[in-house]
Amino acid sequence: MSIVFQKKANPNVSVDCVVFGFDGSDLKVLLVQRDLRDNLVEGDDTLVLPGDLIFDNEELDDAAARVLTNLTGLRNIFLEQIGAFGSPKRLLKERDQNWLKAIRLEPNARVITIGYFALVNIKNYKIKPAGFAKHLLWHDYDTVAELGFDHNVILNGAITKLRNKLYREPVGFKLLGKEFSLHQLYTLYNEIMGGDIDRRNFRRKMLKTGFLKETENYQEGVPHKPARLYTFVKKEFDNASKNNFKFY
Amino acid sequence: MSIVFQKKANPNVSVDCVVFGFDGSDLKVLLVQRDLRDNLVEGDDTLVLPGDLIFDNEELDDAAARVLTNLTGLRNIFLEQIGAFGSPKRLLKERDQNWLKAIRLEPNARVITIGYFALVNIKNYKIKPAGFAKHLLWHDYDTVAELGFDHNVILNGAITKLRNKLYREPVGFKLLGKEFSLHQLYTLYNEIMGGDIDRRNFRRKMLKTGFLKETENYQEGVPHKPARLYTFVKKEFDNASKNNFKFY
DNA sequence: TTTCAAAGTGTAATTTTTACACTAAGTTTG
DNA sequence: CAAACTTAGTGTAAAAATTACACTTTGAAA
Repeated sequence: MSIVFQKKANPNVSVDCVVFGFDGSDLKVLLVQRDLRDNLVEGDDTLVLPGDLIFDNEELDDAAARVLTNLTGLRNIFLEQIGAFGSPKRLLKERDQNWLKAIRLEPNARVITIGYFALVNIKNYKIKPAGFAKHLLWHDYDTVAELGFDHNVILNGAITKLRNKLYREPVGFKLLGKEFSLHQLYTLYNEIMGGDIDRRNFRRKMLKTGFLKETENYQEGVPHKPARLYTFVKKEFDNASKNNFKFY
Repeated sequence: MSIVFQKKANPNVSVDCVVFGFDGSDLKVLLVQRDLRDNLVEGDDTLVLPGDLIFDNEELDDAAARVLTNLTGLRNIFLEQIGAFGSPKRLLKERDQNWLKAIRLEPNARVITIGYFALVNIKNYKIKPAGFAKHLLWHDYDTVAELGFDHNVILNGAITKLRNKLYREPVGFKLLGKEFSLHQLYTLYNEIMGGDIDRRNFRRKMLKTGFLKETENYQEGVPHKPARLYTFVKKEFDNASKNNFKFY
């Protein structure tokens, strides 16, 4: 091993959030135009994930939560780290370089970002927009095109993590309202898992878990037989998870 | 939302590696004394994970690989990111503060570290020690006590990741030699999964996967019936993984 | 040649998964 | 107001996977 002088890096660190929502039939992801996200940047309509540089003395998780609260006004959103994305090449696209200048980082500054993913109920979000939330858009996950920075990479990391998680834990409920029909839950699982799940078997399996408690309420305003609504009972899951339950 | 001036952080970034090994009966993890790891630091025998600050213009994965190559002389080691650990409180212990001074970072410098986990075959490691490898020790995973920095947290992240991964992919083979007995594989799974797996069922399940190819070789030097040795056939796994195979 | 230690082998009961089609209920339309 | 439409809701049988469980084989060592 030869000892070579190499400068140690002293990078900036940001967080970027992949916020998933579900509108009843499609999986959505929250995107923002870069010039609306970073208000020093003008005339750059590239779509990016919501994010920001972290503050001094701020926990990484808190930085992600701050970004989300500023966006949606919601607090206590489900939020989990995906990992660090720190390639020195991640800001080499011309538009990204312009962004670097605009936010007044040194020309060759290195920015390492920590990716997070969040699950929110679109309806809750609609009720309480806040801050620069008006600039946000729910984009169909399936049709997301090229994003700024390396945000497509982060998005891929997020969907993988979401699928793995959904397989093990009932996080899907976080994307739905407090009460939901089994059909909504089924559609959600099918959409996220990219799957082809049998409707009857899904219903039986979910009900057997005991996580679902039926309410006395039914769908309203639908032009057909209304479905019974259920709620998620966390306590039951906490017991069952010891039993190593596996979802689809 | 009020706009408040808050200084953006400009932290240093390091990588730390949780290197797992398996000696045939116990899961091991590679640790090093801090004063031997960071050669500017004197008289600090706190145990830490091997790690280093990243270089300018170096990929995060490459930084982790560099640390491992310097340690073991091995290249192309299986290595996967665990995530970022960036609490502002992670260096507050007195010994950690002394470390900050010793490596000449500013007193309140913030260091964010990216955790990695690696799986190596202990025997390969023994064959080719290199660099400062002589300072390393294989510590029993089960009996690791308090480490420096937040390295216990990183270690917990690593074992969780390893278990999840082992459940889905045949990474266990990376901890064994090229040829291994079913008993070795069994012991490994039992140890990592903290499990209580039925020996006969394990054998049947593993053989049925088709990932294992029997060789004409047998254990040598054991005072009992020698076991047949097997190798791992990656091609078979790549097919089977489409079939959503699940390990223990 | 006996003893010891781990290798190697099979089966039956239970549980889980899968595939698959009709009836019920409420709304809309003619 | 009856027919048509749409989604809700239900059961069963076959196949596959999982679990629990005990004895024989083989080679080395005593």
